[in-house]
Amino acid sequence: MRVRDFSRPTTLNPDRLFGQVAQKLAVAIITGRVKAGELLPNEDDLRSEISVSRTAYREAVKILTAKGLVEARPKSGTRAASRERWNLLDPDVLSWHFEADPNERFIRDLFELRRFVEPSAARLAAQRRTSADIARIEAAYRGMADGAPYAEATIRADMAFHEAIFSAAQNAALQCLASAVIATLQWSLLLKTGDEVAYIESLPDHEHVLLAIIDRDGDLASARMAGLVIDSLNTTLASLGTHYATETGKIMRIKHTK
Amino acid sequence: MRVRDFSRPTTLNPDRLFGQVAQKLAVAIITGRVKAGELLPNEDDLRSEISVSRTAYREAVKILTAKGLVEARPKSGTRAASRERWNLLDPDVLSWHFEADPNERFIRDLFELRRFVEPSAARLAAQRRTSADIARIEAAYRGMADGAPYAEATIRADMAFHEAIFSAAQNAALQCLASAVIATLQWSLLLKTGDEVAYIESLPDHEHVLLAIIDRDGDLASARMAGLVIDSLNTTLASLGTHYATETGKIMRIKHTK
DNA sequence: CCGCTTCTATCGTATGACTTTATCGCAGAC
DNA sequence: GTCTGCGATAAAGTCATACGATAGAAGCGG
Repeated sequence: MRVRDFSRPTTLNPDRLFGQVAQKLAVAIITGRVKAGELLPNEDDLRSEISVSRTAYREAVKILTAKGLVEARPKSGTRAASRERWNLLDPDVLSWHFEADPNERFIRDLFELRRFVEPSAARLAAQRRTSADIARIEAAYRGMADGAPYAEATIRADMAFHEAIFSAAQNAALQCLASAVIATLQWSLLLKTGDEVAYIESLPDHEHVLLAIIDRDGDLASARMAGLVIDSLNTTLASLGTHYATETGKIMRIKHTK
Repeated sequence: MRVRDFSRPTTLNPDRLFGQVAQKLAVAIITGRVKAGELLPNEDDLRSEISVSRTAYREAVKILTAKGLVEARPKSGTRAASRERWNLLDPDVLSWHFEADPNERFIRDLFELRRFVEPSAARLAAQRRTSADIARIEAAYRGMADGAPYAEATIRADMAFHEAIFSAAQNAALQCLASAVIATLQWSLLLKTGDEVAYIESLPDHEHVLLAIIDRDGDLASARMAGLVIDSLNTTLASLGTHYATETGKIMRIKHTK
């Protein structure tokens, strides 16, 4: 349970105390250890676990409030919010999900969203890309092609590839979904680690997307990206099924660096 | 400058002090009064404007940190973050944008996102809707059809219509984008208030979407929703141009209730 | 059995002191 | 003259404490 999102430096500092408390509470909520009831039972527990002042605790709660995980109402208590309230697309919330066991339903939802969004992003990227964008995407692709299948550098390159496409789409709102897309990527990579075949086979697909973007062919870029996402979803769901069938805890996890 | 998002109760309590401070700071950042430089000049100013303790101030900063608007680092200070870091799709961040002058670029981006996402949501809704979903969507449609064009109840019904469709899509990740879609709706309604013709004409489009969803015709629902979004964007951009040409400040704003 | 009062738990706010961390500038060495 | 390193310093972070307000529960009285 020690995976951290290393896509981009998460907004809240995990080195600081309040950040650690926030994460602890968030994971407890996301895993379901705390349902929609009181959250305060942990107040004393946390005090004993890590001696933490009320300040740090409150600031952690404020962070969770801002992300919709809890609802603090004066005098009545601070309750874990129901799932519909969560800002599931918040980068931190997404990354906290990696601390919990894979939730097949949620991963499927994320992939579905990605399936809708990323082809559109690719289309826009094809229409609006600058030469600098091309350079970024191409560099990322080279990183993927050159690196060893599941090396960290390769994974970073993969994420950079997709991020660069979102960036090239020149849409600030769309850009915010890049973290969600990258989260699905990380789930894929986490779950199907070791399946080198799937990885190698996905390389030409990436190249095709790149070429379509270079050609400014929006329709083609969109279609190819859609294919890429669907393939990724299929292999991921297959892996997820396998892992579920064997043992959940054995899923290899990526080490967090930096 | 007194518009509040009334789509759903925003996660952070605006009655509380820290919420007000957070909003004040957020608006200052979003409007650009504070760029990417120090934010602390306000610390003293705020102390004088509303006497606010360090506690409230810090908790407000934590909220903004959680939403990516600021970055606090020891010794260097608390800086407003660059726009790429903002969680633009966060409901609160979206609502704070209503406090600022309309940013045409951002509205266009939001509509673009909506253009990609909402047709897909309609498709899923058509495929997965239950009879309860139909009841909700239909009730919202009736509210739109029966109410006066720009009455508040009508606007609420309009928002409920779109929200209900997202809800029927049965996808938690997608659901999080409902707030963004509703924000575009609000921008539309804010900007083209008074244009009764456009509103009346949009009614049949809504009904067509509803019927397609009832028929479980995903393709049709998607196509009709796409048309609806495009129409909305066109009239909105036209209004925006007009308003820009005449006077920005004269844009009528919706009163916030509850 | 119901309604009112009281009581308590819990959040919100305020304040002051101390700690940690990172930046900047000065002094010394090469 | 440039580089290195150490310490001064400023700002955020943390802790402890206190008080106020009130929602909700418990107890009391009718």
